[in-house]
Amino acid sequence: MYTPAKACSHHNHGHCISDAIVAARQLCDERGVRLTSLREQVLELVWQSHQPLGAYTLMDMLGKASTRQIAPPTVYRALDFLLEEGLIHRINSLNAFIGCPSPSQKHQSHFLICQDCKVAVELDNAQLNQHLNDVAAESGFSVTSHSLEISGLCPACQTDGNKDLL
Amino acid sequence: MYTPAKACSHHNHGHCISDAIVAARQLCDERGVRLTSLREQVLELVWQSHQPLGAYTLMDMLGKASTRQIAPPTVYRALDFLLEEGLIHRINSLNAFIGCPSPSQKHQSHFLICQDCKVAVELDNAQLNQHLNDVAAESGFSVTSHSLEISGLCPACQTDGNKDLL
DNA sequence: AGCCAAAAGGTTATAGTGTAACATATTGGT
DNA sequence: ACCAATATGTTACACTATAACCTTTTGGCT
Ligand SMILES: [Zn+2]
Ligand SMILES: [Zn+2]
Ligand SMILES: [Zn+2]
Ligand SMILES: [Zn+2]
Repeated sequence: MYTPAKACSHHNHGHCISDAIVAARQLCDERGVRLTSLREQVLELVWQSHQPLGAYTLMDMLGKASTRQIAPPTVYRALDFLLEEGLIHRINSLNAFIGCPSPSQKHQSHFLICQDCKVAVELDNAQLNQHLNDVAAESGFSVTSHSLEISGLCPACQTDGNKDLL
Repeated sequence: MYTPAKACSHHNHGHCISDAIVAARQLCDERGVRLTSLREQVLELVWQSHQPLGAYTLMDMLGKASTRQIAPPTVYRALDFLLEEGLIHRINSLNAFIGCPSPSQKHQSHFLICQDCKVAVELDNAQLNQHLNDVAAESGFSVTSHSLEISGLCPACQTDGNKDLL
């Protein structure tokens, strides 16, 4: 269903996963909300790669991991919780979900999405956020949230002659 | 299915519609592509308001206008054409479509979407576009397109005490 | 421990969005 | 008139998400 991305081969991704889980446990503890085993399992599956994954892909992964079949509401409820706590983000242009690398404070983030390797990188550029707010303010618009998703090619895939060999 | 937005009551919206149709005819003529009656009808329906409309809403509107029932591929193909020619845009966060007020050149645009009256206003701020490209370039990312959708309250709805009277 | 209310998860069915595949009709050039 | 290309009609289906209702688990209370 998904293939490990090139960008993931250049770092120890196990650290990404374990860091995310540790941070999530601490955050939920601090907030007095419950990171149940199902929710943690979904979070870990989301973090299996840096590629956004669809809810049904996650459902299949859950099913394979659990012998018993899982129905859509189960995974969507877990995703809703993780979204609510800022542990994951939703990529609107892909109908997919990705782990947040810095969930400790809720933030407005931006994504660079590679069309080749499918990896999505989260940015949180304060200057850019300010610029967005300024532009909205010029129109007298009060901002509650925004979604910025930039599609293109990551550095690795730009200079990659192997595209057609996959 | 949709209700006329407050923001639309302050201008002669007939001009918006006719301008869009005239511009579309001219553009398609120049480009040698065919603005068929179906495509023009869908464009006109999209322009019935400044609120983004879903494909199935448009399908129902087409059905009511045409006595005969319309199937999804019919409206999706028309929408695909209009998107391809830059005559409409898709709002990812709403799964909806809206007419482009300046289709003569293909552009990257931004949307201010009011959560109250549902009106979406298109901005095309060159400075902001530049800023986005710069931020991406800092990460060595080459941009092919982007989607920026800002949600909040438009000026009219911020100061509007009538919200609960609707 | 036993009880209870609240929260979480299971189950079934269905709503909403979008496309594949193939048949028919229309267009525009020869 | 003929033909190839484009556009539209039609059926069926895939993918994404939620409603409604029931059962289980959790954690505070007596
Ligand atoms: Zn990693
Ligand atoms: Zn984040
Ligand atoms: Zn108007
Ligand atoms: Zn536009």
